[in-house]
Amino acid sequence: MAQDDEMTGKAWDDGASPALPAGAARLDNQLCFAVHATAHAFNRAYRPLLEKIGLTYPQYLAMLVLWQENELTVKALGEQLFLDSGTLSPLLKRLEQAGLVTRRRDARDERQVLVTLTEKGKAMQEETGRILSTMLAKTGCTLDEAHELRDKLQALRARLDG
Amino acid sequence: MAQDDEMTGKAWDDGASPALPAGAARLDNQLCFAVHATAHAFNRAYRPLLEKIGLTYPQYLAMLVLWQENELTVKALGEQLFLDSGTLSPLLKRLEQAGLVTRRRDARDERQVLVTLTEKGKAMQEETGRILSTMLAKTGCTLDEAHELRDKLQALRARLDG
DNA sequence: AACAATCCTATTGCGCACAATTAAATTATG
DNA sequence: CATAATTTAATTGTGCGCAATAGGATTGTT
Repeated sequence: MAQDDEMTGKAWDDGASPALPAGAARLDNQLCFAVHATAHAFNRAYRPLLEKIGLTYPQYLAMLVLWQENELTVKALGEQLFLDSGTLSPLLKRLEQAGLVTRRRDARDERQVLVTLTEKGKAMQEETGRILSTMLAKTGCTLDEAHELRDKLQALRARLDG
Repeated sequence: MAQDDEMTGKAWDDGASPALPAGAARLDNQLCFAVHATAHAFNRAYRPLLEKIGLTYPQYLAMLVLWQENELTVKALGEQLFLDSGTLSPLLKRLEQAGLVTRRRDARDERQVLVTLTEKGKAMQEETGRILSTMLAKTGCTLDEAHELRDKLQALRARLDG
């Protein structure tokens, strides 16, 4: 199983690109996979906390924005979450079904749909009190470490999207 | 003293948890969201590169493992990818349909399914040559920066899963 | 040998993510 | 004013991710 490729790690290297170290293609060497796997791990860690209040993680993210803004359009929500209407429309329908938000066309521009927190939706914020600190504890990071990592990831995301 | 929720951002703080800074609950302040959004950004960045060779990003990750190991069980693959059979079974069926892998029961332990690269699957590695360096360029990171971030995320993931 | 416990994969159901398409409203342009 | 271009949301189809479940296969125990 130890072929020549594995000795050099450069079976993929046609010489036209800058040389990368041997084994760079290995799964566990890759930044993208570390990000991917960490995102799933966050999801798994949040799940038991959120199912107590009947939210999924993406729904919780949407609620976080709504707790800041109270009312906004689908488009504005999508810009903050980096999601499009194909993802948000069914998600928001489920939040509406759960009685947490209402959706209505903007009278001034009927293309837009305004998403608004209900009283029940506002009240739910109170139930999320310990989630944040529980999750921070699970990360094992200090606040400073978490902020540093967050900043580096935000910059990375901006470069990937740009 | 009794402070206004909106001023302090601590409507959620019941006093039983360690105090977090004001605005800690804001979406763009959170590490988990930065990880989540960066994972999606990686996905979007990989998509145009991978669709040239007919793979999705999770399929590409599975192929990365197979290019290292050539043959392994569904379980072993799942351990490396942090995925279960509910995710891998249909994914591997699609790879089989595409002629990249074969699947067969292990004769010595018929509970297990062995996934093996076909010649076509092995050959595909040649086509992935520039993907790695293209993606590294898109991140705008140096190798050292990428490795540092990768290490921090791997440690974080381990703590979240542990 | 018999039976229970465990292991491994597949299936089902639900929700997220995104591309492509459709439909309707608004804005821009001739 | 007419109509072309743009904007916005919803819908459809495909694939990932995971919980719950089921069905065999293996292993452990007595």
